Amino acid sequence: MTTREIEKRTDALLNAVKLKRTGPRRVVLAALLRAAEPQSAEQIAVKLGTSAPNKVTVYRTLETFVNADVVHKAFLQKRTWYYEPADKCTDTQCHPHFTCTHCGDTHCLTEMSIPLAESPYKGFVVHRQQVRLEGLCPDCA
Amino acid sequence: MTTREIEKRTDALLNAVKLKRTGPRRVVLAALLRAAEPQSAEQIAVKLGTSAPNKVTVYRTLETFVNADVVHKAFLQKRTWYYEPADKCTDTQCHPHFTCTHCGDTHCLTEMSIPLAESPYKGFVVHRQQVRLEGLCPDCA
DNA sequence: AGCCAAATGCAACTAAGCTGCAAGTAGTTT
DNA sequence: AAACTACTTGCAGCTTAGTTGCATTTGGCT
Repeated sequence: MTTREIEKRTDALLNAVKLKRTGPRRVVLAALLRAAEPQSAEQIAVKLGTSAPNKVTVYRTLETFVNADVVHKAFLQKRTWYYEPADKCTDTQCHPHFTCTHCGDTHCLTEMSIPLAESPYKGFVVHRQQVRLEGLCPDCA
Repeated sequence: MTTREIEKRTDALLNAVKLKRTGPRRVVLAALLRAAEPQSAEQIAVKLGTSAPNKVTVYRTLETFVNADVVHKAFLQKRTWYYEPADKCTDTQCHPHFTCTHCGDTHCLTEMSIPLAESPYKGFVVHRQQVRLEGLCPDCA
């Protein structure tokens, strides 16, 4: 996607969920759309450099996006959250994430789908399922 | 299990992995064996009350147990780790964990097994898989 | 242009866990 | 049994990721 396309998509998404199109929201959302993998608040701030909003604003912006369902919390790694655009997920599950035990990197396996598990437990109502895989990535294998 | 049985099992486990049988290790491991659900360092300390070791010792003890493969990190919730005895897991996966979106509690679904996924990606070698389910628990449904 | 609820920035705070180092102790050696 | 020593523990203080309170600014509306 070109910069221009990202900008259009950013504004369209913000409009769709009725959020004010402010500077911080545009740049944070654009950063997530540009990234191939889920990003942490810290990574987003670094990538934005001098045009990054205050870190508190980044945290609050991401939280707002999650509540509006434009962005998902993809996974928690080393006590920090990684976020990704919500369009990469279905209602009942996000694609699996793969973490390499050697280099520590995590990748999205968007092509992979795992059937929603049937719980053998009475009374538990399953709404969503999250799968994480661990092993060696192509670079480390 | 009776208190006496827990004590025997605790010492047997420490012996098996060649760790010194110290006071803190005995009480922390016993607390994990007694619990029905994974426990955080904080929860263990609270349960042990005045006989709890220093909190740094609890953290280091849990880390030691994980390295020795006596205990596993079951899941990360709200930025804190929950631990459980390793015997509840197989080589390639832990049982799924279920988190209730209403009350926030997490339960082990030890009766449930999910086949190890086959990755359609060339070059990724999958060693372990982790499944988390979200929904409503019997109390909240 | 003017209004105002919503958004932002700043400073200070919190929770969970980690580090460095001095003191204690389990298991071994003599 | 006493001594030894490498592994453990406790304490104080630090770090990281994220949160809260509050004063200031601004997007979208009139």
